[in-house]
Amino acid sequence: MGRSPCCEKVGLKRGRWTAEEDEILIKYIQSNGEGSWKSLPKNAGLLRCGKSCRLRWINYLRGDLKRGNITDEEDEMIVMLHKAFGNRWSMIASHLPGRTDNEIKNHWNSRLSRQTYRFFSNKNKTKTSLDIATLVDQKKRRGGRVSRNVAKKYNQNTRFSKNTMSTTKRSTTMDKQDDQNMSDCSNIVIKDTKESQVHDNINVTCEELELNWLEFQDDGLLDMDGFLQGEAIDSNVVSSMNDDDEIEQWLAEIEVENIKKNERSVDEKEDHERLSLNSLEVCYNESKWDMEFSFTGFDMCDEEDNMLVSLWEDSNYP
DNA sequence: AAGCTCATCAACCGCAGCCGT
DNA sequence: GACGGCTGCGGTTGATGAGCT
Repeated sequence: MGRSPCCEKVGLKRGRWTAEEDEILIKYIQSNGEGSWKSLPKNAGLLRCGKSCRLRWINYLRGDLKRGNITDEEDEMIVMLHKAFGNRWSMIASHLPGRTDNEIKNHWNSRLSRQTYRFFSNKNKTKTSLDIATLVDQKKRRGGRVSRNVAKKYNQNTRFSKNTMSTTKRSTTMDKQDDQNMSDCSNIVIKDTKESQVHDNINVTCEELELNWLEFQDDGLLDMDGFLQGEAIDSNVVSSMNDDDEIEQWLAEIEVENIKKNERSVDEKEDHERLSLNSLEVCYNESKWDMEFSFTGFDMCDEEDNMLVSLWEDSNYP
């Protein structure tokens, strides 16, 4: 027995609301107040389902809504609140008077999240500087941009595989077409790890990691803001991260630090506990980029809103 | 000018939580 | 505690228009 529909859909109108419908809804709510959404359409004489009425009212017709573009201040607020709350859009919206969760969600998906899609290129180790300021306002830019659909498509290729941890290796069986697709894409993608699994394997070895394919989870995203708010990134400097030997050494150090920081051995952990990389710090000291991971806590697999930032080589961008 | 791609926004869908019975 | 209805939330889809080739 399937779930019963929220409303009787037969005969109900769908799609865009007309001005007449808006007027009817406004008048009804002004007279009778919000609530009782299920019975509202019938009482008001609207051929809409209750949920549709509620959404229309909350997202569009409510009198206290702020119109117009989201300001820079609101942008900053959203970014900060997203750090704190993740994708809890209603929570974020509650801190932004006149803005709805839907509006903020759309804004985030279409603009703010994209700031981290495009990042830096390093495969060719060419001396190209990337002005981060240009990442902020790309509204007019068309070419070379990664749409959500494209990003989603590529993300499907980058799910966690079982028996790896968050610094899992990229599938070596990925076919060349996928490789090509990915290299045509931006070199950073944010992906939701909700369906992903993070596993117990603390003993990640450098052999298990395909170099230049690194994934950072959750807090990594926060620290990316440091990049975004900073000055231009010289990809020639960043390219030092792609030195295989250096990265191997770097990862080996991570592993050692990881073991040090976690007093208990893997064997002592309960089944439900998971090890996860959840912090990435990036510092720039005069002439060198330093990156530091930390593993804090366990049970990360229970987190619903983990975000993962993936870097890969991009020979075409910028 | 036509066709294509993509960004944006509005709306829909399914699920989970709350609450009353 | 079980059940069902209602509501709210977050993810996703679809329509539309603008920009690009």
